[in-house]
Amino acid sequence: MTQVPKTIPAEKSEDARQIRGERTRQALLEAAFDEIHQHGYRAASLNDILKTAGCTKGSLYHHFPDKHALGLAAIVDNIDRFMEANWLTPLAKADNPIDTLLTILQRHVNGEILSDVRRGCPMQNLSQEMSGLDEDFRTYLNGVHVEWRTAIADALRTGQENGQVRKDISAEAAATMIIATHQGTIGLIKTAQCTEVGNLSFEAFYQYLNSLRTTDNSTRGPKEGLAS
Amino acid sequence: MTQVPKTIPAEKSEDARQIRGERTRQALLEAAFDEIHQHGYRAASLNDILKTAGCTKGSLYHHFPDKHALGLAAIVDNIDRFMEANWLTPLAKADNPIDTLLTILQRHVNGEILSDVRRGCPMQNLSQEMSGLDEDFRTYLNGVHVEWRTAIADALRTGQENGQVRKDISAEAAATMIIATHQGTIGLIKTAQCTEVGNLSFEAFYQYLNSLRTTDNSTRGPKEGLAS
DNA sequence: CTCCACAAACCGACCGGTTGGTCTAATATC
DNA sequence: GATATTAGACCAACCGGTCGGTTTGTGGAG
Repeated sequence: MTQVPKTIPAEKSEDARQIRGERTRQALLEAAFDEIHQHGYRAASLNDILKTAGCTKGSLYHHFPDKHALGLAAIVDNIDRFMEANWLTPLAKADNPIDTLLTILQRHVNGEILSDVRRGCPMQNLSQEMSGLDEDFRTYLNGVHVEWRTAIADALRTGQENGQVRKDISAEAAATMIIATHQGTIGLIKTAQCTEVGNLSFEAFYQYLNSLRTTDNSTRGPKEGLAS
Repeated sequence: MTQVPKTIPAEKSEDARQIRGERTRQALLEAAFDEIHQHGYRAASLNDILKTAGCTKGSLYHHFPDKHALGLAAIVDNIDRFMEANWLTPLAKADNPIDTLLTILQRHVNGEILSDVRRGCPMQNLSQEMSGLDEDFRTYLNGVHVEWRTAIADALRTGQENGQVRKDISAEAAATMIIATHQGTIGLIKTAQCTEVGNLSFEAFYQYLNSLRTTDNSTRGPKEGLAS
């Protein structure tokens, strides 16, 4: 179930048909992701997706068995890349996990990461909408959470070994709370439709993160002040 | 727009018609809230609401102009009461804000407050779904957030004046982050469909909240340990 | 090189079902 | 009889999904 067709051309075939097909497939995935990001999965209209993708029902159902598969493929494709680029890789090669976390958060507040913070985080939107409804979506999204949490916890543990992070805290618990606070803050921003609450929340969040440093590793952020 | 009909019988009229009418109105509100809590606003089916409320379209559209008004009335009615009982009142009459916050959070983790944590917090579900879609819902929900934040910030400020809470933190920022973390944690639980992540996140959250105490006011929670 | 058989890709009318909402008639209570 | 309330058939719009038919590109045969 929930087979995500991959259709990768296998051998290096010069078949132009496959190239064209792959292009519309990508267009569909992209359009689907946009629609879902904007209206949620259930309210995402296939007809609208087709309109922006510039193709028709026939094409869609040639490439995907149903809406569910299309949606899942679009989501997985996009979120995996996002998580890898913005969280997993930076954390894995972090010199100091606290600094790295602060930097990432900073970029979220600045709107450098999410195209429009007020539209919320795609993953969070999906999690909220689908977790109680569709087990395939839920399983995937929960898996992302686990990966995410593990990456942060690992980085914190390394920091503990290197003497950068206090040893009297549970890396697992801290990582979980960091994710929760991050997601919660983005949620607040979305409801407020303005980033001021984000700054407020992150101001306290920065303090918390800095409090995780060992004392001989005095507090600072990637940019000093952010408080109003 | 978005008139929330209130229809409260006004004077003490013995008019049995109004009593009967009020009863179906309440049944509709209750059924609507359940449906919306379960499936979200957009996916909430009027026919299903009518089924559980035990009445028909005619009744519904006699009492409410449209789905929007019904939904909003159901939400406002329910959430206002919830916030008042579980957050605003306890915080207003708190001896020590930190203790009060810890107690409330404890009761969330224990599942004493939300009927089924895995179904999420009704307000959060609504915020996520509707903030980007309907300005009436968004405005109301954001107002609740503001009230909520203000209540926590006020309590923290009082605690600062009483020497229970550190004076070197911004009450506003801390209050905002507390809400974010709380909401974020519930979101994690919903996606994980199990409360373990909740315990993990709250473990770190407790530490953070205790760190807000003044030093001569040593750390403790309403119940001591919760960490695994 | 031309031509053709074949299949992948695409098209869009159409399907049954569901949605929120309307309307008229019937009913209950004064 | 007047009025508030309820009943449920009905509507247009839209939904995801199906299906018969057309286009397009290619590899092999002559």
